[in-house]
Amino acid sequence: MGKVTIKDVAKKANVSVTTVSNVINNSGRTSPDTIRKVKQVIEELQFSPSASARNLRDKSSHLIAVVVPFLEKGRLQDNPFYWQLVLGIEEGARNHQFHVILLGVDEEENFSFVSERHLDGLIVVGTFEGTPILKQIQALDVPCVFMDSYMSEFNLYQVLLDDEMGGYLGTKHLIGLGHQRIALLSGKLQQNGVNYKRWLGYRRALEEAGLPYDPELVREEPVSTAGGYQASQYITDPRMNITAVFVFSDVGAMGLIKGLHELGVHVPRDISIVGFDDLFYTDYMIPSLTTVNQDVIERGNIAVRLLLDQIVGESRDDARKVVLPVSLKVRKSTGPAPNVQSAP
Amino acid sequence: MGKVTIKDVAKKANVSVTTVSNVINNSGRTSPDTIRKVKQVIEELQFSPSASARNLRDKSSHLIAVVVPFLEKGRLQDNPFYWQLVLGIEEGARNHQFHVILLGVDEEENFSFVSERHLDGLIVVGTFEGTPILKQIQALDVPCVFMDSYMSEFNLYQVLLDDEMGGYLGTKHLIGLGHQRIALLSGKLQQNGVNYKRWLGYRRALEEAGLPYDPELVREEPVSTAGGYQASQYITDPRMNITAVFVFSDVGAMGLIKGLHELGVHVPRDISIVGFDDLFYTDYMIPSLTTVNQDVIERGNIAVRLLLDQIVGESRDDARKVVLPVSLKVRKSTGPAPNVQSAP
DNA sequence: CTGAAAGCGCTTACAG
DNA sequence: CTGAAAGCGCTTACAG
Repeated sequence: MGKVTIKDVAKKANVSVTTVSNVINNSGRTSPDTIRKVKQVIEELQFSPSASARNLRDKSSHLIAVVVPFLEKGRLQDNPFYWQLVLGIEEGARNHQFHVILLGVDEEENFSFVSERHLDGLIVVGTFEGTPILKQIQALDVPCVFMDSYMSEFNLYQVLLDDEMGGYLGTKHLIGLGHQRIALLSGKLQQNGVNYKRWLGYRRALEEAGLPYDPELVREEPVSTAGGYQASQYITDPRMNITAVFVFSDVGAMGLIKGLHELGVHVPRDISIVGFDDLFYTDYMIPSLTTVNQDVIERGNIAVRLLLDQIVGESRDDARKVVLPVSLKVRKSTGPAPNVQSAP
Repeated sequence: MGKVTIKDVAKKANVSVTTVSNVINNSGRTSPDTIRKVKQVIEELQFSPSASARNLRDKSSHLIAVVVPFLEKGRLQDNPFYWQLVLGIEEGARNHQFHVILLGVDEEENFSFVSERHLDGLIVVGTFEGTPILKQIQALDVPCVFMDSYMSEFNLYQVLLDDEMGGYLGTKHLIGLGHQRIALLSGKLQQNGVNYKRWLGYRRALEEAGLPYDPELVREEPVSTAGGYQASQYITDPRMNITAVFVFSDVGAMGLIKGLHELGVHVPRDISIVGFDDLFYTDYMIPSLTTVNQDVIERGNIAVRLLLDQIVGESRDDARKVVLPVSLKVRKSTGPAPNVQSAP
């Protein structure tokens, strides 16, 4: 029975393919009667136009790709954060009649698929400045939006979080509870990177409270579940006098709490913990996790909008970066600093 | 500078487009010299053939879609399980030069995009028997593989888990610890569905141990994080005498443990919990979760292979269903039944 | 308001 | 071993 084409429709409706095409795209001038007839035949024949043929003509595919670089093994597998991000992107794209290709790439990837498939745009998730992948992407000259990435170049399109504020809020919360020795599990502090911004917020909160900044309290090891777990050793070093830890990811915070638990350290009685992301399960951790909330799905939606702005050509140069607000979700993993508690 | 086409290559290499095409697809007979020359020009011009043009000719897109039905709100957002599944699929597809479109669909979706884009195949994740979506997909007549779905029709391609064994292993483990009143948070027990199979395993283990089957112990409410949490009420009903719970998802188990914790019930001292999936974070829960392990990434890989078998036409009818093994990961959420413990 | 025709970039018989 | 030509299914000037 083979695919039905525009020709079949034209024949059955007794019109030209031009007219059928016009009806489909409601372009040109067509009489209401003809439109009705053609539409009916389209319905009868269950005709739907071939995307390949259109792409070939239009040099556009209505296809965007979510590019997920596999930089560190396991980094992406581990974090459910990305699933939500991708769902948000898919949702946004669908609302605009775009489809999204999901693509894992490694260092040696060549991006020929972009021109081969006439991709209309790319959303790049979780990459770093200065990686070969980034250079390749930039050479591509295709609309692009970066998410959860570490880009300082100011002319790139990005959907960001108010990371500085996140760092500030979490730290301020802890200070308000009387904590003075607040450790940071920050991940790599790359200039202008996400973690760097959060770190700035941390410093601002300290300064505002008149507390000294001690670089010894900051750990730049990458924060995965396992990383957080291992950090428990360092955190409980008695010479450090740490009473609170701000971990820049919820998965890291979960690992840390587990590690502390095994060392017999009670959260929050002995040590308070703040996370970052507000993953779906943080409310179900024991204790439930105080963390910095972000709307991940919304982020995905906005990334698509930003990409489509470029594709459709309405590049509003004033809004290359969209910064989303954060808020602090206070739960049970934070409490008064031990010395304060025993004061009265 | 516009896209470079096969014509440009032909001209620069002083050959016909036919020859260039032959070199690209190494079809036909071409002299080694010509091949070398053409390849060099391709390199120089950075030529990569247009997928749209190819698709138009070949009626094939080298594109498959992962279809994710939004049946219950939140069901998919919640479970990081799907992220791993999709990563496995992507990885498998990439290894075979296919790209994958990620697509959320709701009840009213029409699947015209399949023919429009000449999709080569579909992987359908997490759907149920008898849904309108399923009917539509089956009417499509496109290669298809179902995952994490509830299909009894025996002629469908599916990647399954040895669910019966999973149910058996978890239950047997609990029985071995002296538990006799073992509750099930099973989700819907649809005939031949995933949960049904697990339930069969549960029954087999009971029978083998000479324990009675009590339908009152089985709860069919859907098991999400919140669902597990709420179930804590029922589980602790003193009339039930429950000392262990088998939850058919890790997210549900997490919710339940949280709920029990808030009721002052200690896991595993008072109640033992077994989960299902072995999500990445189960080792970091407090207590760490005893659960049924499955290799999700591998499942994705196999789904792609099964799909490609159909697409390439090597349908080996003997293997429409691939059943993957499960194993039990014993951790700290299970322990001796209270009465046994106090026996000696 | 409607239609004939060119062209998008490929591949594949077919001829030589 | 190589090339001219048809055709995949659309859309868009262009002419009427």
